[in-house]
Amino acid sequence: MSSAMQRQKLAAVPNNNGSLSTNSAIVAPTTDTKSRILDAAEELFMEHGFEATSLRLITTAAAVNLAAVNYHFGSKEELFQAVFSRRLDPMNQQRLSLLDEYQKAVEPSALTCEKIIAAMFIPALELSRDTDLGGKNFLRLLGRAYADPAPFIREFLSSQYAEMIAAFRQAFGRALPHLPREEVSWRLHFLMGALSYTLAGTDALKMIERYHSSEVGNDELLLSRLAPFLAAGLRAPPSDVG
Amino acid sequence: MSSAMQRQKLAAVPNNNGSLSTNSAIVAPTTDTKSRILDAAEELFMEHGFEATSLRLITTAAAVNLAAVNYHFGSKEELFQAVFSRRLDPMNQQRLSLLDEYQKAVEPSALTCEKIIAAMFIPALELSRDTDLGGKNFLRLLGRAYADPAPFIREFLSSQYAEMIAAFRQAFGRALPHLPREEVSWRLHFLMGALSYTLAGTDALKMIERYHSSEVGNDELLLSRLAPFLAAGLRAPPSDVG
DNA sequence: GCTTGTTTCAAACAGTCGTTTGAGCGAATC
DNA sequence: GATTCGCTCAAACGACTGTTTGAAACAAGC
Repeated sequence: MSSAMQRQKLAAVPNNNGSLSTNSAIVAPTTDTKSRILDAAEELFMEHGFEATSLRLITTAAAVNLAAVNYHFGSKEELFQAVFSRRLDPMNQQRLSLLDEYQKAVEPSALTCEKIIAAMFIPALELSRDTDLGGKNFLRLLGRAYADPAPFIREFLSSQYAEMIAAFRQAFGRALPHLPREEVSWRLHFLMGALSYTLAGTDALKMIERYHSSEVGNDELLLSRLAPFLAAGLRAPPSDVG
Repeated sequence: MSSAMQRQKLAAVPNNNGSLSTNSAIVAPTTDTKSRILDAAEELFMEHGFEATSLRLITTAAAVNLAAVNYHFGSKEELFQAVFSRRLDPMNQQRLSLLDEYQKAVEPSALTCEKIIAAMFIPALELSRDTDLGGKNFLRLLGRAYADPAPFIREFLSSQYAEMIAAFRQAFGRALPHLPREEVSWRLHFLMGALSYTLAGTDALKMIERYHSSEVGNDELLLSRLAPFLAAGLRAPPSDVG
């Protein structure tokens, strides 16, 4: 279904790839070129990493022309960022509004750690569940990007995360008033580590699939494992090194 | 000591770069060609990742000929594995013997979580401290390798880690007898996540350097932050999902 | 019907990549 | 002294990289 198909159909019918028969009507359009590139890139970046994934691999999988990437996105790096923005932006915004919603429900008291953790996790888990496809791909890709050395990736991610991290740091600070601010930062850091490692690794998925069928949603299961662990760690007495 | 040293110098004296004056005597030998490649590769793989680091970059930094890599190591992949084996092998063995030593000191009772965690961390921290150079490089490289998609990396690492992980899983199982075995596995997984993320990230180093001068060894400081967090998480009541 | 603007396409660009080759050096063995 | 062996070196191999180009196909505006 490679480039043959593309052209073939523009003759007869549908098609979005720039061509369309005079009958502009009903045809179910396969997704447009830009989305097809994003989908293919998401999966392949996840599978092979940024450097090891060539544009030719992506464009072949997406059944579009090689030049389409540079035409629509400008460069390979910008394509990579577009892959992230598409999902990361909404997810982090959802996290913020969920945190806000929880907070308003218990005002004026502070949230529990478990509730804050849930506000971080649930949007990520929803992304991995309900999206038709690409959700789980994306979370693994995200987890791996945390550890990627490429400067443009690190800068992009930290700018995308800055606002969300700040809000959650503040929330944890309120939930743990006895803890020095600096200690809160450290523990948030450890929390992010356990989270991203869990989302990125194949190991976690293997464990899930080994021990359980799909009776309980794997996502809720994962959260129910991780949340007590992290909440207990967050609530630990402060270290004596001050 | 791998095959490098072996041969190295049954010859007269130093020099490694193939040439040596007839005076075989005193010359201060710059390190082996093989070691120079390993050192340069360790630093550059850490900095740019596996795919993005070319052999030409490595051999230039090491001041050796391009073909030397394929001559001494066979391929780029084998070089990468050699970089890991050089430090990971001893470190994991040290972890095992430290765990054993601690265990013998408290026999027949079980170790505390803190003690087991210390047995995992101290060898890593020592590696990052006392090695003349490359220690910190290596830990960051290691943390990143955990999240690398390349199959040969994942297989290599999991084979290198299998024995150590099994031993520590058993130790944690003894320390937490009330916890289902499966829950122990999960929590060990989360622990590895927080650890590797902390070691890999530039973020952790930045936090250390921002808040503290070097009065307390940064490594002990890091451990004193991480250990209470993880120990509390490990000891948390089991989740109800069973 | 002609032009305008957008998108697709095949082909080529200028490099870089990991690896191989064969000549050549110095020291050890016979 | 000739041969062998370990090692280094410059040069080349073919394959693959991200990006650019100019022509062509198409829809829409006039």
